[in-house]
Amino acid sequence: MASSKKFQGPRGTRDFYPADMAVRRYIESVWRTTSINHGFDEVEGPTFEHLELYTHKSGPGIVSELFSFKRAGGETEYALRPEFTPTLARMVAARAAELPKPIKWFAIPGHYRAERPQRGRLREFFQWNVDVVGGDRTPDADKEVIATAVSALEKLGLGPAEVKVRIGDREVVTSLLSSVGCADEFHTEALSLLDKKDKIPQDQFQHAAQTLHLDYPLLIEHANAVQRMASQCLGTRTDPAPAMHFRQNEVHLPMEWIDSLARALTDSNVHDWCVFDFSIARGLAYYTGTVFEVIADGERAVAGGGRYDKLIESFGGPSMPACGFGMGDVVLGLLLHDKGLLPDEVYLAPLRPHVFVISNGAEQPEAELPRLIAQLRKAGCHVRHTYRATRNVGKLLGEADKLRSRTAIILGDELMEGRVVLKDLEGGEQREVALDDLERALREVLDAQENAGV
RNA sequence: GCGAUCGUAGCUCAGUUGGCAGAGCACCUGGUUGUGGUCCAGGAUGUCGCGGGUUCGAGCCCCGUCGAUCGCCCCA
Repeated sequence: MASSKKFQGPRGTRDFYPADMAVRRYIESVWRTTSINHGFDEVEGPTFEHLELYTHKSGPGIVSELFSFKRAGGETEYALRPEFTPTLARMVAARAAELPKPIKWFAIPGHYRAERPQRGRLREFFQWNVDVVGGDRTPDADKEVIATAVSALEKLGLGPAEVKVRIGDREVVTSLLSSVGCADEFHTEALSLLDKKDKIPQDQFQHAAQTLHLDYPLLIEHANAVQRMASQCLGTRTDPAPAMHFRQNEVHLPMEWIDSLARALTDSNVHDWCVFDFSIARGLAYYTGTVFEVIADGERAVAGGGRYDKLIESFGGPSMPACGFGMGDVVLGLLLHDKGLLPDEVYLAPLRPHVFVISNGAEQPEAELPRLIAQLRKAGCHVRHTYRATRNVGKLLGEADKLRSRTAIILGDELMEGRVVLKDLEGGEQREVALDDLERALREVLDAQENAGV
């Protein structure tokens, strides 16, 4: 006797029922078309890698955040990929010489992290990765990936009022740290301290700052001054490009990079979306220059990225500049939902049947029904029909409507004269069409709907 | 890994001191064997997350467990 047991999906995973899958495909299609429009090629790697690939740069501490495993009876340790960048670095390093530069790749892989699920954080999720690797080391690459992210957000219906790209720079912050007496060996720790300043009690922060010889008030004074200068460049075009410098007391900080980045963002017309904020560090140790994140009220970061100029060589490739970002589907989905940007008609549009074919139940229509369905499908149409016993035309039109079919074809008595009824379910108009002319007439109606934007 | 709150129909949720398992939406059928979104009538729907305990009796109380949410840790 077989016992029955109810199974739940594992913690932190999701089931994608048709409506959920439609939303996912909608988001992915925006990511994909945006990437391609911006000149990126799609790549993919394995879902699991050698565990070493992840411990190599991040250290053994990362293992507790991974799903790692050995094959039964095997010794090799593997891990489900928690991020795409190591795979990307490995792929680039393996063919660095032959790939045309700059390498512009995107991927939409699944990722797996053994964390405690929370709002916007799951154990399985999909992340859009966009990277520029190689070529000249200029802020133009940073601008390209930021503009690509913004372009996708815009296509999804978001605007600068809902989301901001917060841009910082590791080099600027480390220079400022040095300028206030924080020694080089404390920089990494200082960056992570700054990153979590708002999350820890003030006295604890001050104590930590003291042990790192970090004069926080002075740092902030300098950072704010730099921020003001940087912000002035946003919205200013490239033409007259004065070499900007930040000078204050003993501090001298060249600002060419920030300056050019700001102007490039302006030339690409995405400056309205951007703000400079030199307090952002991003947790990841491999960032070397520009770092940025896309933020929205009430949700955690929608995307995060930056420049990682040393990473490719650390995976055995040549020294190559690189920058990129990742945008997860979970927080983005929540945000779109919050803002009411996921009405049915948006994500269901690609799933709408072109035509719903109805027979009135008479002998000839019943015989014609499967032939016509096959013919229209062969012609490339999304065709549906009822599985119910009723041949009540009113009920079946109701079914067609529920499926959001664009048109309906009714096979009835007119068939004796070789005609059928073609009905536009958007407007409601219908007419009799000769069977021979049906494909053409159907296309006409569908084209008209497309032109009308429905 | 730690702490708090929660888990009742497909969905959103009611459910009194412990006393017959409920509503709306959605679904199905009919009103109507040829014209859709409305309307009317009817119908089906449950291991009350799961397991154990207390009790004459548990959706309700107790213990455990799984899952979700929020926070901590971490954030690629």
